Amino acid sequence: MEDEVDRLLEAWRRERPDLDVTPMEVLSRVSRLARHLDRARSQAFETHGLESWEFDVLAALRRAGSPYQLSPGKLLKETLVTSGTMTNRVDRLTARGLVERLPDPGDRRGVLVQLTDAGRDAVDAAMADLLTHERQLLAAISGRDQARIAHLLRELVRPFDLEKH
Amino acid sequence: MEDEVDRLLEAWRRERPDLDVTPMEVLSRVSRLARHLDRARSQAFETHGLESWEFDVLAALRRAGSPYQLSPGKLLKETLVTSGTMTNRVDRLTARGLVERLPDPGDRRGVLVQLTDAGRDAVDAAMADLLTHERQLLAAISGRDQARIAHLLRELVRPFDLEKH
DNA sequence: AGGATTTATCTTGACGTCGAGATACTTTAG
DNA sequence: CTAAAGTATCTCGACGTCAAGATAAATCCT
Repeated sequence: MEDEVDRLLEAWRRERPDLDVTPMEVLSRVSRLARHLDRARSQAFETHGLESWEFDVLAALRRAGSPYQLSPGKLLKETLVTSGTMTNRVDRLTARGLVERLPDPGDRRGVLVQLTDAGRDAVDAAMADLLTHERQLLAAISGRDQARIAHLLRELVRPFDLEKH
Repeated sequence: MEDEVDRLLEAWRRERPDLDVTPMEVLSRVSRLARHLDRARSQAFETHGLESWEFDVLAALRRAGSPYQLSPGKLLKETLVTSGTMTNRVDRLTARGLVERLPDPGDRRGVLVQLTDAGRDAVDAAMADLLTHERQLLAAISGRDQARIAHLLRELVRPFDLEKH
């Protein structure tokens, strides 16, 4: 059965028969699937009144474990955004009562961002919902194939993980 | 060998042992790989003085085949952006001399965006370079595995392709 | 200890995108 | 033939991000 990428590549092969476009069989599908996943994620979070970027921050704090505190610096490493963006995000999450800023007791330059009870409840509910939706998306392929694809994707991602010391 | 996603999931399993996070073994890696690919793409295009969004528009026109014309409406369906964004993109590409706007002979509401010779040269060179880089990224897995992963990704993307009429 | 460097966070301005609305033209229905 | 509905594109204001720079505090080195 055909998909959009098959049509895309058919057009390229017609227009540029000199090029070997097979790499796009994999990588265009990765990009497109990721775009669709973003939309699906946004929808799943809408139910819980969360934006994707809000979930990203709250989830990083939730994963850190009790007492759910991280510095803005750690948060921006986890979420791959810049410092200006993180300041802005923490501002807005604070305004919504989902996190609070505490002075870092050990470093007066520093700040700790901590999940509030409301923040923890929100991220826990959203996470459960997200996984339910993701499970449905993956139902298109068998559990064995899911394990295979996970393994191959790990190989493809590894070089990038290594880059950042 | 471990990757960032393994560490991520380990944290979630510690904090939320009640949740089955295996869907993220696949889908988190898809999202992360897509993010890395975006960066790699930007770098590949930098050599040719193109931004990613510029390539997206030029490539859609190039794929359409001679005379390399598409309406803004078709372009925004191809590139998945909104109409305001496409107007802005075409404005800037016109200013750079990579495309030009022509009146649609068959519909006086309409406009046709056409690749200039410079635009065609730019997109052809960038495309060749992009594929070279992508081939290197995929060298981490065998050709047989590339075909396998392409097939599985097609299965995962299909439901989304069907959505839009 | 004292000065230089590094680290942590915040501030600011530019940029690209979105989405709602405006405008102009075309198609359909009566 | 005209009015209403539909379609194609552009305009504009709000938003989130980035990147460079500013500020403040900690650490390193002699």
